[in-house]
Amino acid sequence: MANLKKLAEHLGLSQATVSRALNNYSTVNQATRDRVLEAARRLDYRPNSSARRLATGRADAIGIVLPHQDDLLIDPHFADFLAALTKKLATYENDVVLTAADSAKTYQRFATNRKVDGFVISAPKANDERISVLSKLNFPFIVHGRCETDLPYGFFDIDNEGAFYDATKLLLELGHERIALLNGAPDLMFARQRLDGYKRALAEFGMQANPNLIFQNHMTVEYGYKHAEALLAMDPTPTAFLCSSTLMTLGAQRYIREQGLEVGKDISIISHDDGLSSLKTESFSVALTVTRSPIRDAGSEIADMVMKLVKGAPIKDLQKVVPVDLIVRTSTRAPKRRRS
Amino acid sequence: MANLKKLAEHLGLSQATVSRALNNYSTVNQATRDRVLEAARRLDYRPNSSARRLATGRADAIGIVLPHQDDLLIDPHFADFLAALTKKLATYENDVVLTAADSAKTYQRFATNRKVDGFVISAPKANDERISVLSKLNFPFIVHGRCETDLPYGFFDIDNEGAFYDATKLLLELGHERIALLNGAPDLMFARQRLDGYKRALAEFGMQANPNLIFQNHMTVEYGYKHAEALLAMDPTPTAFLCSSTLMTLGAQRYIREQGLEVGKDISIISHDDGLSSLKTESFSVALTVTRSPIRDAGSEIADMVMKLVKGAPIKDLQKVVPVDLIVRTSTRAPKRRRS
DNA sequence: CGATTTATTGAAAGCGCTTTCAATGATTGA
DNA sequence: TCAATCATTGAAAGCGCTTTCAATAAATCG
Repeated sequence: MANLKKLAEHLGLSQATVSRALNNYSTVNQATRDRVLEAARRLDYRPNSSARRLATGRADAIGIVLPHQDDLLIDPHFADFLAALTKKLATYENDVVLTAADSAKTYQRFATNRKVDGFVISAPKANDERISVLSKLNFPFIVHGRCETDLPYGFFDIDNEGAFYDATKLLLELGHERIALLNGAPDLMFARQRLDGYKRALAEFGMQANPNLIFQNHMTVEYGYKHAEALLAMDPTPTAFLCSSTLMTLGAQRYIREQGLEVGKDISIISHDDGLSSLKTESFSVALTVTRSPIRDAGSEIADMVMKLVKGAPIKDLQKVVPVDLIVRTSTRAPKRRRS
Repeated sequence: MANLKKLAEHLGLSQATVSRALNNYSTVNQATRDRVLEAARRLDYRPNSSARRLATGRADAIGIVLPHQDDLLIDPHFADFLAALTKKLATYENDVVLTAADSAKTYQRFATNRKVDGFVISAPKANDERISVLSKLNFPFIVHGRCETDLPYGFFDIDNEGAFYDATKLLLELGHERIALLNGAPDLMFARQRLDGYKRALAEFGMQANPNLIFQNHMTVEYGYKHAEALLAMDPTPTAFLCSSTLMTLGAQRYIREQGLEVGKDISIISHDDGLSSLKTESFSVALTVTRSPIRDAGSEIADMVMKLVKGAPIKDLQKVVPVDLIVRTSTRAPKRRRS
């Protein structure tokens, strides 16, 4: 176990010089730096990170807390996001520290503990306690999504409202009048934004959202199936589905087909596509019309943002909303005529 | 920012006593301990974890490395596993440190860095470099799965071989003769084990595996669909599918149905079911016969094991293989007669 | 009641690094 | 040539905690 002291003794130098050489300080002579680097490699020296952290005050790590109560983050969306975040942070030599907790207290503990330099907050709710807690501590964090708060905070979000407005509008223009919304859990901001977009488009067409056509729940294959079942049992049935996730779409599609109906012909579908690596929309049997925004891009982007934040960039420069593409394929078509 | 020193001064005690009181040492007077605890709460004191780590040598964290090159771990299986692991570790006040890397070097760096106290190794390959590297360093780790090595190591695994033996045997006993295997990537041990079980059952029935019926690939919906497509294009077609994941099954099932065939009637399916929270088999339209073992259980179990390991338990006590249930439902039936 | 435990506390030495500040020798300038 | 500057290095003080060892006061015992 080589440490700085041994390395310094071995080289006949002071710890200070060795440390400087290792950390690329300009004030150290090129020849000695080379010597130090060479010796460090030979002795396989690696600085103890706790010691370095204690001395510098940096943890070189970003925290993510899994909410204990619900399983929202234990889904494929989160896996993709987390993987991208982790990979990008690795390029900054930063790690992700993961923990599970019931409450915002854990954020507080981690922050005052200095276990991490900052947080990434996923799946924010409207008035997310985590944001107020961390703001009060003046501790860096980036939100994946946005919330309803007057506190300034950094965020990365996609234009959920716009995406679902566009999608709904497309369906309306095709002549659909009964458009079902299979959305995520209603307390989550992204679901709320999508609902808003949906409503705005309807309103523009002089229509009002029909609560019976709106389901807001965990975005699983299971719920997709169940909701489709409930929707197709209605009379008249909706002519189009707007889904918040390809997982839901998968379930819904299965039920639709089981009923002998055809997606794109009998029922139009637009799905939001997070570009999940385990579920490519390219391979859906019917080419899906989607609002597309790879969640991995968000992970990568947020990694950059949180790094900037902990390095002192102002919050105002760390607020980003990106537009979402609407990709029209063959799962959307004008509704079949039916007399009402 | 309260630290030990301030807290001690505030109390008129030495840092030593305060530290002892906070860490439940028995040698400290009950009255003073109460005083200390009370003051700590009031001042919202939280020990700096870097300092504590430096002093104790423990990191109170377990490492997980995402392989950079492939996306194997970025899938729902891993998400479930990771969530369960994280939650269980949290009960030990341990965190998960996540990073991404190309090679086994990262493990080495983390180990000598003392960033973590141990590792969990996922998706092991036959001769997994990570195991030899960590063994050489004498650094604690638990493998989720097993490998082919003579080095002693702790592991938690399910009986993949037995599960697929049982599943294959069931199909054979029903009279199936052309059984396709939709397996995971062939370099992964679990896929190999499942292939072995499949072959053993066939051998027992005097049959040999037909390589044309075996697909080994990432376990995605996409590949399930593609493989089913390839299989149903054969003549004669297989009468049963054995799938390594419900994701693949989902894809395969979709193709089957698109062809106007019926699962359970025209084609039997047995799927391995990891109990993914985003894809419950209970909600499959056809009740799936499955070999079932929730991957979350593995995560939880491994958390316990790795904690024991870092606390000094011998490796021999940390080697566990659990049996897998075969749950027979309606997706398996005797094959339709067809003259060959 | 003096000697010996026992209970409780404090002083201080690390843990292994970074970083300030001072010191040295070499170099430059007038 | 002497003072001033520069480049390079080292000594040492932390960072905030744990833990050993010694010290004290109280309690126990014969």
